[in-house]
Amino acid sequence: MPKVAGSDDTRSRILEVALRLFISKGYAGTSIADITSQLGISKAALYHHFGAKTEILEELVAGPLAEFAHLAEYAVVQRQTPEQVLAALIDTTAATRSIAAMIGNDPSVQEILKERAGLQHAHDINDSLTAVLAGANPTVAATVRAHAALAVAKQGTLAIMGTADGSLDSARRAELLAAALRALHG
Amino acid sequence: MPKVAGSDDTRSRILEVALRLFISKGYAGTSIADITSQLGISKAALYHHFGAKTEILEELVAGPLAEFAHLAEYAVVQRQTPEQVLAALIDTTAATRSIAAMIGNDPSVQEILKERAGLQHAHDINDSLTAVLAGANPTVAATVRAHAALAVAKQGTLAIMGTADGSLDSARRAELLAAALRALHG
DNA sequence: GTCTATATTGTGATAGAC
DNA sequence: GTCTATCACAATATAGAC
Repeated sequence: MPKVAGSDDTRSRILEVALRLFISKGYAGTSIADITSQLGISKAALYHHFGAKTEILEELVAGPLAEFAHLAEYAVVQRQTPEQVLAALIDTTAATRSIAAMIGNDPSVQEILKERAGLQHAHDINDSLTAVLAGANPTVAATVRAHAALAVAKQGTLAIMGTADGSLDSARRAELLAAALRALHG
Repeated sequence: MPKVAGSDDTRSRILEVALRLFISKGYAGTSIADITSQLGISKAALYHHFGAKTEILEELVAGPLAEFAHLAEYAVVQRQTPEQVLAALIDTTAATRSIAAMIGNDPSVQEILKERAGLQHAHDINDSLTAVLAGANPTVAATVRAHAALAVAKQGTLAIMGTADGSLDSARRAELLAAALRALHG
């Protein structure tokens, strides 16, 4: 009998609670004790599942970070249109919203991601996407518009999902994508 | 003979170094020892100038936070046009860029600002501006566009200033404002 | 897999001399 | 105003029993 996909085992619950706390108090501002006390387990129990605090973060971040890296590489290699790039960015951001916010905002998270082996940092991904959106031989104006469109797709998505029910239905998604494209083009 | 306006006295240098570290490692991820070791002074010396770590943060944040609060209130009371609101937001963000980034990004900073007396948190300010930009009786679409325009004005400004020379000249400013307005209107 | 207990280091903050 | 020395406690992480 396979495990329930949800989140019943301790390891999954640790990740769940840790993410929630990392979002609200920041990674550096969250202690192991904060996590374990919310779960009602001991610190030693947590350390049975994770060898270090950073490992919790890295496990949370690995999937979404790979998705964004893939998205950026795909955009370049496939010479995707701006609409395709921005739509993919909106969807990936929406699908990984808490973690995307953590990666994009929390400085203590960015510091850890910077000084580790696996390449493709959040910063590089951003640069790739900006370059794609600005086109070949980009003017200053085109670069500014690229940054503007990226801001809509990333922060706009997070801002909308942070209000009300926190969902991005198809109407909102379409409206947001249109706004990003308007920011990009004249 | 008045003090040199720059930053020669210890107190100013503490603020300077603290801000740089808060930006790169986060507030919670920066220790008092981090700050004092970069300055070549003792921890006790720092505590002669500031009573607590939070006081350093609050002094850094007070001015810019008041500016943003003023901006939001002014926008509502004066019934400013979207162009005026977005231009003011771009300019204030540019003028306070490091600190604006810290307030808008670092979760440990937001947590501290949330649980303190002085009203007008970053969150409330954002809500006010969204409401102004979305207009009276806002539709869902208008709200999405308001968030998009705000994203351009805030994160777009920071993104542009984070590249190259880090300045926002008048050409870039005009281009960014135009992009924000396009995101807002059809 | 989980616990209690503890080692060890880091952290914010203070005492008191100069 | 700055220092050395230190306190009290919180932090990450481990040992070893169950």
